[in-house]
Amino acid sequence: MEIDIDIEEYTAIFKALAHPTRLTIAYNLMKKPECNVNRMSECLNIPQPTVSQHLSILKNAKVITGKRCGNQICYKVDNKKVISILSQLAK
Amino acid sequence: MEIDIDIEEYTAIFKALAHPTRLTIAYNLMKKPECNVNRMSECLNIPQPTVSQHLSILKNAKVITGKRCGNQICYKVDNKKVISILSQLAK
DNA sequence: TGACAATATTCGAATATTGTAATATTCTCA
DNA sequence: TGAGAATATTACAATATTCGAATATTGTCA
Repeated sequence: MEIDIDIEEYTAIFKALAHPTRLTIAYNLMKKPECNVNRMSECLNIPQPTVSQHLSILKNAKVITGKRCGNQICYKVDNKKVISILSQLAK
Repeated sequence: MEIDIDIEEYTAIFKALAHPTRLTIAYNLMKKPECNVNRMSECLNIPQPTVSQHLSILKNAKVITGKRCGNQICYKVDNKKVISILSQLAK
């Protein structure tokens, strides 16, 4: 019964995605990359610090990355494995 | 920014899979269905009651189902969405 | 029926996660 | 430089999860 995937790696990914707010953020970022924090906060109607905390969890799990674009920080899903998982969901 | 997937449904799935033991069980069951509890307990070297608890969580999340086969209960992954997610992992 | 094998449930302590509020940091640009 | 916008961090109470131990339940078959 050999296992051919990295269980710890995927456990971390699933854990990061196992929250409605974070899954929504990640899924939306996959479909439409480059979104800043305030915009997410407004769209989701969730306080900005709470959004930042969830983004931090997603970043630590290597699900997303952020880069500064002038005034703000633009996030996107930057993980092939995550993209292939999220892409499955709408099928 | 319309969302076209059922966030709650997938959150429940990811939450169920977001544990090393449960992910291992689900992944193995997908690759080789029909495994009973004691066998899992032995293969994983995890106490039987603990395995049962994890199976219960996977069942509640509709990830697996179990049916009695004579003396024992055989579990398998019985959820198309979960199968399509788990199938991605080895790619 | 009764013994045994297989599986499930309950409980409690330890740990982790969550949301909110308050505050801090970082960057831009006038 | 300094004000303001954007983002991040901290602290804490409430809630949820985890594991192990003890025990209970369920089904089979002699």
